Formats: sequence, C-alpha cells, structure tokens
Amino acid sequence: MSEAAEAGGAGRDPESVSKFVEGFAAQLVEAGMQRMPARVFAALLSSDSGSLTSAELGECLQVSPAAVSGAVRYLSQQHMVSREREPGSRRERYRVHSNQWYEALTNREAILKRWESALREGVASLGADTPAGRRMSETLAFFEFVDGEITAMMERWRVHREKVFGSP
Amino acid sequence: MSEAAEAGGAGRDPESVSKFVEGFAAQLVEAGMQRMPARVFAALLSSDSGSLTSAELGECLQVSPAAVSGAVRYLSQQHMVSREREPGSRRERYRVHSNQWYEALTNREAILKRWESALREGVASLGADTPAGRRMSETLAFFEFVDGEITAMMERWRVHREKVFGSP
DNA sequence: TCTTAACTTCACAAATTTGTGAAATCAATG
DNA sequence: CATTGATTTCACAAATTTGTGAAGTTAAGA
Repeated sequence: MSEAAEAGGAGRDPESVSKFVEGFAAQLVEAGMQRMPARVFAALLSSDSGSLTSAELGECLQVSPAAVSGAVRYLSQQHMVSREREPGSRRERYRVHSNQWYEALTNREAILKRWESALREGVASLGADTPAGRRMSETLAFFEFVDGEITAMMERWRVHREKVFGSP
Repeated sequence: MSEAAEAGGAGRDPESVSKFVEGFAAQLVEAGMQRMPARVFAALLSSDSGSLTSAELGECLQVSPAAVSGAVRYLSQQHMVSREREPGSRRERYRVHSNQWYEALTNREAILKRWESALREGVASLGADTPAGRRMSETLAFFEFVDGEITAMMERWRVHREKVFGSP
C-alpha cells in the first residue's frame, strides 16, 4: 500500500472517508467557515495521524498547493491547526489536536469581546437612559455573562475529560 | 419632528447611531452573518421601540424593499426577529426582543447538533478503534458536553437576569 | 368586488469571493 | 554557495453572492 493511500486516512474505505470529509466541511461552512479551510480541517480530523503534509492535502482534496497554503494560513491564525517542520525533510506538516476545539472556542470568545465593545459604544452614543440604550445594556450584560460562563465551562470540561479519557 | 426621524432611533444623533449600526453589523458579518441581515438586525437593536417597518428600514439603511424583505425573511427563520402585522395598517413591523439572543444561541445549538451527527457518522465509517475514530469520539464528547452546559447556562442566565433587571 | 398600499418574487447586473497557474521565495543538503 | 524540493505570493478567470428594478401577490378599506 502506497504512502499516498495512508495519507488520506485510508486504512479504511477512502470512499466513505471522503464522504465524511465533504459532509463535515459542509456543516462547518454552514456555520460560517470558508470552504477550503473547512475541507482541510475535516481532512486532518479524519486522518489517523492527525497530521498531513501540504501535498497530501492537495492530493486528498484535489486542489492546488496554493489553495492548501491559503487554507492552512487561515487555520493556524485561528489556532485550529499547528504547523510543524519535519526535521528530516523540507516538507511541512499540519496537525490538529483533538483538543484544538478549545482554541477555536476561545477564538469565538474574542468575537464576543468585540461584540461587547461595539455594544458599549452603542449604549454610549444612544444614551444609557433611552429605551434602545437599556435594551443594549441588557444585551451587553448577557454577553458578559456568557463570557464568564464559557471560561468556567472549559474548566469543567477539562475535569470531565480527564475522568473519561485520561490525562493530557 | 417627523415620524421618519423617530424611525431610525433618532431621538439622538442620527450620525452616531448609524455609525453604531454599521460597526455592529460589521462585527456580525465577521462572525459569519450575511451583510444585509446583520445591518437590519443592528438597526432594529438601536431603535427605541425595538421595532421598525420595512419602509423605515429601507430608509434608514438606504436599500430597496427587496433587500429588506430578504433580510427579514432570513432573520425570522433564525428566530432573531419576530414579525407583527399592525392591526390598523397594512404595514408589517419587525421586532427584536432584548432576549432574542437566546433564540439565536439556541439556533447555534442546532448547528452543534448537526456537527455531532456528522461526527457520529465519521466515527462509524472510520471505525471507533482507529486513531482517527478515537480523536473524533473525543471531539464528539466535547460537543455533547458543551450542549448540556449551554442549557444549564441559560437557566443560570434567567436567574441572574431577573436579579439584575427584574422579571419578564 | 374593486382599488391600492405593502410586501414578495424573479431575472439580471455588479461586486465580491474563490481557486488556479506561474513566478518568487525559502530552506535543507551536497 | 549552488541546487532543488517545497511553500508562498500574485494576477487573473470562474463562480458565487448580493442587491436592484420590475412584475406579481396579498390583503385592507371603500
């Protein structure tokens, strides 16, 4: 069996793996992610090693190196994959950790923060004593609450996770 | 003062209100929402009554009735605005409730559910005993955990909210 | 029932986004 | 330091998305 076959995570039926990749990517797209990053992420997630090279990704998704490059740049900015230079070769590997989702969630928190500051401006410019200002204050309070809760939730997840899956 | 002036939420400086609307909409867009729905939602959020007619929205955002129509259709599908027929007139009003964000969050939960089922398929097709399968199982477990936590969080929010803002 | 204001749908034009090939850049090895 | 395999950047073409005007529906009031 060629190494290319291993690449896509094809210890199993490559057909159904690809079906998963495309299906899951489509869900991510629906949630707002760009298509190519979504496909790359899904491909990595379904690989046995959890890491693929640029060439393997291109092969597996039938896209150009340029497309892979753009996608992994985006994904690593979002902390959804990490890049590692293989010491022996001049290839680069892109990797997902199963807990990388925490980082993604953390990133959503950054979005929340920006919403919050936009709302604060809104309250300021509309006046805290106007009906609109009050509505926005409440919205703001909601987001602040959610923020705090998410932090606490992640703590609980780590505990839960350790109980179920063991340490790291 | 004309009713048109009231419409945009212009008991205050229309300039800075519009600046908020566009700024907040831009944040929503960055989080994945389409532009027009985002602008409409922001406009409603910044109106004193919390509700505007189609014509008022078009005026305030400088867009055609068709664009408003498309945007509010999307927003009501997402449960982010409710539509109400004014009994006296043949106009329709679109309304945000300050707690409408819960609905939006609930909608995100629906997305999570779809992710979960996609992951379950993935585990099935890759095999639960493969490395990739195990990674996906853990991811799946994470989402299931988050799901449950969000429900609990909303309960706590209702309590918190009542303490700070009073009942409804 | 007829009229008419208001909203919706549809086809299309404009603008934006997406992915490619080719050239440029980078870095590991001889 | 030259070579060469690998990735990134860039300009462009294709595809998709977005918003408009105009025609089509719907329902309130005469």
